[in-house]
Amino acid sequence: MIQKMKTATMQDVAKLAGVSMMTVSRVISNEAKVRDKTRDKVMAAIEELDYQPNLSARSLASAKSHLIALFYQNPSEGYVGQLLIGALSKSQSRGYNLVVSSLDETTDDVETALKALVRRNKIEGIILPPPLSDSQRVLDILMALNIPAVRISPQRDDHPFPFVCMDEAQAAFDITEHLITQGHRKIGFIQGHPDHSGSHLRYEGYKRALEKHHIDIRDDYIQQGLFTYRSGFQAAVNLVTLADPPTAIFASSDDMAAATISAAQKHHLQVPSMLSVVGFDDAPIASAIWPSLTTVRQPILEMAERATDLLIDALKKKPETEQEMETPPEQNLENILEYQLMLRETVAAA
Amino acid sequence: MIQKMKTATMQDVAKLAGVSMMTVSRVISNEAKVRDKTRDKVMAAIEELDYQPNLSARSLASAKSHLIALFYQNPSEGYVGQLLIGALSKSQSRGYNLVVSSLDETTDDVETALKALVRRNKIEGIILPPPLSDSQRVLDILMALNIPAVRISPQRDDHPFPFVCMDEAQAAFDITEHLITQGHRKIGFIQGHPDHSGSHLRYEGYKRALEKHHIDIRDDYIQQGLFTYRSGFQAAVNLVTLADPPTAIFASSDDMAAATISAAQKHHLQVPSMLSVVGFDDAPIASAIWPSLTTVRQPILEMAERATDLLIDALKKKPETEQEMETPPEQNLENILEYQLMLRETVAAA
DNA sequence: CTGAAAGCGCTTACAG
DNA sequence: CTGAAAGCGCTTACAG
Repeated sequence: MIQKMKTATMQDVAKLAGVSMMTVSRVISNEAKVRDKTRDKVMAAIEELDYQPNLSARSLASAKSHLIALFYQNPSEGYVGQLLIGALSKSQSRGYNLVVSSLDETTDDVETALKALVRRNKIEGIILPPPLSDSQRVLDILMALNIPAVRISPQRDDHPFPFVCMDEAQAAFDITEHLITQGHRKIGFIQGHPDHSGSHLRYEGYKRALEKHHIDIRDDYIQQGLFTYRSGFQAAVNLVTLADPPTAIFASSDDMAAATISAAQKHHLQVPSMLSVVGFDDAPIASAIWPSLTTVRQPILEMAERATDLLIDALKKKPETEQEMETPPEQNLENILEYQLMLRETVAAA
Repeated sequence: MIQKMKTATMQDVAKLAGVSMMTVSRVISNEAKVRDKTRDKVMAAIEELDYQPNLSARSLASAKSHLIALFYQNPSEGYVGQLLIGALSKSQSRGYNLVVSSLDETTDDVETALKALVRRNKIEGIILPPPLSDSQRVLDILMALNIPAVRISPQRDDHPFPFVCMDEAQAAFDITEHLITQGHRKIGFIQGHPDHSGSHLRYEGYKRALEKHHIDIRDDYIQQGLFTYRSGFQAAVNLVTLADPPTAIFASSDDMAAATISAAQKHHLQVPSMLSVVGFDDAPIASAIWPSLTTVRQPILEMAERATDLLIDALKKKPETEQEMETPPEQNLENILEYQLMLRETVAAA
């Protein structure tokens, strides 16, 4: 029964490597200088014993909770699910634990609630997905609390907290161009909710693609939607009943794209043979419906992973340069993630 | 600046209450007998200092990881999301941390992978949502590892591991009866995938409702589906094109119900005025489409919470009676959760 | 670049 | 029913 074998401790590793615990600790935390040869010996010992640091002991000794929090505010279930999977796996692999809590920024006592939550759980850093990533109120409170935070897909990039996102305008450009490549020149567009910056970015991408290919932008081909199925349905009907209707429609969300397909079918336009349709998000509905929807996949899981990494990085270096978080971070390209065109069944050549 | 105040330790509580740390510890763990008066003093001190036990210290001292794991295998994003939120909040409130990992039971090395995962992370207990809750292989491995596990919505109840679920047959009965109450007597049924026990349970509920109301069960009103949109579409077309078509259709999943609506529209049957449709699950698509779908909501989040509670209960009492997990648990009613009929827009009186 | 000592805040035996 | 002592496995200063 090898089963009952006790798990190795740092002590064991030190003994096997012929060094002190301190050295082992330094190798693991990858911090202070350790001679290469010493490091190798320690690494070998860790390997041999299959040593796993005891996180509880580490937290206790360092007086740190190793706890980060992800707050969410009624987003779609699928969205939080992806977010949680990404944040959870990354925080675990980096030795942190994740607290998850819903937070309503519109209630009177957000401030009290938030402070209590942070103080009581000794939360060290925070991940803010949309729409919290744009809540001035929440951002202000966190700022005052002087606690590091990372935003996911924020609308504004003029805030000192770092963020991760994807290039929505470019994605919209790409999928529009895909339609153009298929021979479409009459392309309708259904806008998203005007309050979401995503709506503007997607429209911008659509416009840029048409301009690049010298296609006139027709006002009657642009319909206002609100991201919902219902609003998309009405917008699609408006497009489809035009005297000179488009041969393809780009809806700013998958719900609206699904509605567009229904509207088309109702008006005896087969998709994609008589009308091509594309969406945005790669929501569950995109692959549920039939024909399945050609759309843009947002890398939600990856964004959560990246955000978690950013946050933990900040946590680890924070002690050295206290006000680093105050200055706007260099928003490097690594934090703008790749989207993906999901080419499915709703697009045909014009 | 009260901000910088150090958080109270058990030492502080003991001093304020005029007892030893040991007594405070006992009060908190709610275990050994403590005189009521002593307990009250301690409680008051805890209250006054807003004392929060340090989980790291507890874990280190007790040599327990306080870690439980939730494994999942490619279910829908929305489903995992709900699951995670429920399991996470409950485990946190009970002082446990949650590890989340996907697990593919079909790979060759599940056993090795599972054992390594459990051993390395010192995982104390496991939550198994479907379809893992029915994987004989995974159950066997866990059994051999002698690690407590709790299953969510398993198909079989003949396994020693305890489980939580909802009464799917009763839910199907209720929603069918709802249709009958609205005056429908010609009710079509689209079955789910034959391999899922849920399919059988839902069919059983449908049948029982018709029988109760003395409505004949017509073979041509029963169509086989596979839970997918596409399969539902075909099944719905079959029903709708019958010489004597049903006035209402109960699809065993929301995806198939959504497909039924599309199929109806294609055949110029307005929903719900000419055809009523109900689904099962309350998946995102149910409220996304229009008209929004009348369906049954499964209490996924609550099931995850209950499962987590069950698991932690087992963990806490395990040391006393080692073989308790071996004997089939008394499956009490608390572990069968309430579903909810979501009455929306796809049902009209016949 | 490396190490010996002290201590983080609890719980586990063991006494009484 | 209550308490004094030891120790869980690390990291933080502090030396050298």
